[in-house]
Amino acid sequence: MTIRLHDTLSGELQPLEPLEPGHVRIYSCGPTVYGPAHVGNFRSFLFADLLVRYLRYRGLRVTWVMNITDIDDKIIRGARADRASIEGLANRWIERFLADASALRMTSPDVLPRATRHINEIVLLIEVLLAKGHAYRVEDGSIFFRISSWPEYGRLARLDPENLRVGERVEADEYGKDDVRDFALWKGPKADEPSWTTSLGPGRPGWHIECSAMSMRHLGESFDIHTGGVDLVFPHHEDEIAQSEAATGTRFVRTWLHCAHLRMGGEKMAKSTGNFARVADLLGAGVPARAIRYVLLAVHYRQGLDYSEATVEAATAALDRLDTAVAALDAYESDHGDDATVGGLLDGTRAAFETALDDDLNVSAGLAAIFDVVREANRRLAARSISTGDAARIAALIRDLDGVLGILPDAAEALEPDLAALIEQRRTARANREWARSDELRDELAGRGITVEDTRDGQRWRRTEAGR
RNA sequence: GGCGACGUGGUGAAGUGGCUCAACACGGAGGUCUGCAAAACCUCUACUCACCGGUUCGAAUCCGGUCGUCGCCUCCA
Repeated sequence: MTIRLHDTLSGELQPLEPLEPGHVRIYSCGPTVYGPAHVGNFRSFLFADLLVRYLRYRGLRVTWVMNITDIDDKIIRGARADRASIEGLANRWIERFLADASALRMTSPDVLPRATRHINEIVLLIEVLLAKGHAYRVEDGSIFFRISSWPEYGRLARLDPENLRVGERVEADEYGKDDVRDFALWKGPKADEPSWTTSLGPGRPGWHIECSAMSMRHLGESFDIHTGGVDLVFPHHEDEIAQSEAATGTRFVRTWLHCAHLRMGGEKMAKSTGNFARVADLLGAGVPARAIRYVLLAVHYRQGLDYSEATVEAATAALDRLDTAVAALDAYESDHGDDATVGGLLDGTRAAFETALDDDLNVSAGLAAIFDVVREANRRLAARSISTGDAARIAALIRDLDGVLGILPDAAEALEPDLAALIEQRRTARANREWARSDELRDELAGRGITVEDTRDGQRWRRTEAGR
C-alpha cells in the first residue's frame, strides 16, 4: 500500500517516498494578505490540508509550512489607499485569513512564515545567485534572474521560453532588464515604497524569491511536496525551481501538486475579474462552514469545480445524512449480542477509504466508502440486528476517517440545562400522549437549533447548522 | 497562435480493456414504518458514457479525427 500523487513536473503519478523516511516535508503557497481570501483560494489551502491530514492519518510525520506574502505591489497600493502602514494592513488581513481558515477547519500549518521576516534569507540567496552568475543588477538597484542561464526553464509549465508572449505588460521599474523574460529577485528602492537596507543595497524582495528562501529555511534545500493552485505553475513555481536549483545545485522539490481552479458561473474565480465569493461573506450570509468545506473537498483536487448555491445545498443535505447517521449510532441501545459480521464491515470500509485516498487523494471514492457504511449501519439499526457496542464501533470508525475529512460536527457538547429540561418535558408529554404539547416543544427546540426526532426508543436530538 | 486539462443520468461525480457496462451524493416518483413530523429502509429514476471512425474475442476505458468547455502563456490559490 503506497500513497501515489500526481506530480506536475513529470506529469505522472509517483509513489510518495519521503527524503527522510517517515517524515514528509510540505510547503504550500499561502495567501497574499492585501485583502480577504475567497473560497477559490481556500480550495488550494484545503486540498493541502486534506493531504496533510491523510498523511498523518497514515502514520507519517508531517512538517507543513504555508507562507504568507506580506509585502508586494498590491499590499503597498492597499496601504496607501487606506493610509495604513504596510505592517498594519498585513496584520489585519492575516488575522482575517486565520479566522477564515479556522472557520473552515483548516489544520494549522506548523510554520506560517512571513516574507518580511525572512529578508536575510532572501538576501543570502540572491547573493549566491549573483555570485554564480545567474543574476544581474540593473541601474535602479533591482536584481533580475537571468533565464538564459537556466536551460531547464519552462519544464514545469511545459512552455518554450522562446515562445513566451512577452512585452505586453512590462512594468516601469523593470526597464533595463537584459531580457524581458527575466524576473525580479530584488526590486530597487522607490521613494514611496518600503525598503530594506541590506548588503544588496536598499530595496525589497520580489515575489518568487520569498518562497524559495522560506521553504529552504524551514524545510531544507530539498523537500518532498510543494502545493499551490494551477495558476502558480507559471511563472511562480517555474521561477522558484530556476532560482532555487541554480543556487543550490540540487533538486528543489520532489513532487509538485497543483489543484484546479474553483469556478463560479463557469468562469475561474478571481479577484481581478470580480468573480469571487469571500469566505466571511458566505458565512455571514448563513452558508454553513462545514458545507463550504465539503464543497471544496468533495471533488478531486485536479478536477475543475464550479461553486454555486446548488452545490452548497447538495453538500448540506449530504452532511445532514452523515450527521443523522452518527447521531443514530450514538443513541442506539440494544441488548442484542455482538454481530460477527460487523468486524468485516469495518475493515472493508477502512480498506476502501484508504485505497481511494492512496490513489492521488481520490476523495470522491473515499466519501463513497463512508456513505456505503452509513447505509449499511442504518439498515442494521433499523433491523436492530447489532449490539450497542457494534454501533459504537461503527461510529468510532466514521469519526476516525473523518479525522482526514473534517466534516462531521464537533463532538457533541453536553446539552444546555434549559434545553435538556425542554427535552425532558417533551418526554413526559409524550408518555402522557399529549401530542399538541409535544409538537409545541419540538418547534421550540427547533427554533433553538435542536432537531428532535422520535424513534421507537424515544427521542433523539442533534444540533442543526443554524443553531451553531 | 503555443501548451495543457476535460466532456459519464435531472445535477455533482467515481470508474481508464471483461470481475453488477456504470459507485457515491443531491434531486424526483412510489412504498414501509410512524399520533403527526422527521429520519431511516425498500423499489424505480443513464441498455448508456460529446460525436465519428479504428484496434480488440471484448472499450466509457486504447488509437485517430471532429465538435465543445475551461485554464496557462509573467496580477493570480
